[in-house]
Amino acid sequence: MATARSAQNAAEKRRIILDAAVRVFARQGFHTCRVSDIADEAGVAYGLVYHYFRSKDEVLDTLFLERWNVMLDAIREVDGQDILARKKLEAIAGFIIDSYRHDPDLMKVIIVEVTRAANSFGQTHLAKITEAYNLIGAVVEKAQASGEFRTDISPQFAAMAFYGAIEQVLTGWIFDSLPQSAGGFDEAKRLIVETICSGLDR
Amino acid sequence: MATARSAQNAAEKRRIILDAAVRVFARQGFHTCRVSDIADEAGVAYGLVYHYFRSKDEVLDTLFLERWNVMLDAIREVDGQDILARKKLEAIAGFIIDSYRHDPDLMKVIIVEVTRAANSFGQTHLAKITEAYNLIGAVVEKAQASGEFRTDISPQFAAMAFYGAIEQVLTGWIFDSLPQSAGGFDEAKRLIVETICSGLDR
DNA sequence: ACGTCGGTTGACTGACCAGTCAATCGCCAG
DNA sequence: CTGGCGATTGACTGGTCAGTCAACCGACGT
Repeated sequence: MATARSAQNAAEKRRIILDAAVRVFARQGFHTCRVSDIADEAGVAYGLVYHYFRSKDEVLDTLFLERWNVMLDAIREVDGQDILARKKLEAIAGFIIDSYRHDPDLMKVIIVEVTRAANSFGQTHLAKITEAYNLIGAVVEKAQASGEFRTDISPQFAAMAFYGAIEQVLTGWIFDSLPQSAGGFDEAKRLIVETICSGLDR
Repeated sequence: MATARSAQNAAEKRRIILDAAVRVFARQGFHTCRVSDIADEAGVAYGLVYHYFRSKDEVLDTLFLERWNVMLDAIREVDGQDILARKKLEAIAGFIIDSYRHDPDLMKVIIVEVTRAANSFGQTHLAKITEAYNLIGAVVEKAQASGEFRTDISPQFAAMAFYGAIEQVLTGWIFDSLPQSAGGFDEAKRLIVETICSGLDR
């Protein structure tokens, strides 16, 4: 039975620490924050972080893998549908942008500290990251085979351009290089898919 | 007069340290390398680094600003020419890709440690980075006004998509997510401009 | 009452490293 | 020869933290 007073079992405490870590990493950055900052933010003792995680790195690893696997599943699911590649890319861009809309801090951490920090953490997770590029590349490749997309652009390049464009827009929002109000998220989806897909259409 | 023996004046020593820093940052990353690594790589004493630079940060700042200003000038120069926007974007993409071809280590450091590390150094140089986006955005905006590009895509988004696509391809090369042999650099230029510009053309 | 055991605490340690500084070198001018 | 001065050296210091660990808490079963 759960304790009546706190209503928190072990799994929930772990979650509380992870959620606190997202806020701290987003605010201060992984390298510049201290483990004690995470503990303070979560309202737990320093040592408890090490009860649930082997190291500071493992906290970030966990956050990244949790979310990234959800995204990979989403891409696979979209690719399995019997729709135009253009619609698939729309759905994928939509999923990523919605992820940001739903939890900007988490996406900021994943992009800034893992995806775009390929020297430190990206290196560890390079295979997982590349998997996403490959899945998107496969969507493009099939669309070329079916005649929907032009065939003179390498699917891998197209995937990179597509994903890079999305991530750059998110990064622009994250660091206020790109106004976030104008048009909003749905407008952004349209623009990215419009730009990239029109370039790929036959 | 220059010393006959070493043929190195103060400015050259400074350069030697900067070049060594590029190699060390590219190999180990800014955060994980020690200042002594830079000194060793340059073949000078630890303290000399602090004779020429106020701090470890200043070494990276210098490398970034040197190169970034060259790029901003190049973009301005291209934009001043009386050619189609498509040709301008081709020239800009070409310049960035050639920068990588000419000095992959330096571009790796700038992208990985500054441009894509907006939490740490990017924050300091955000204004400089944003300047590049704005210059590209201006190219697109003028092309829309002249009727060359469609007008239903915000110039700022287009600039982000364009720059993001290039940077992602470079990142792919840097970390071997994208094969570097196939087609080569000129092929890459064509593909990026083809993909983005065809999406922007009326 | 009492023992057990997972969860929880936070002071402490050991390692690391940016930046300092006093000493030394070697070129040149007088 | 000598004094000055910028360039160069590298041992040392001070502060920072990740990770450890021994002690403590409190729920629950017996």
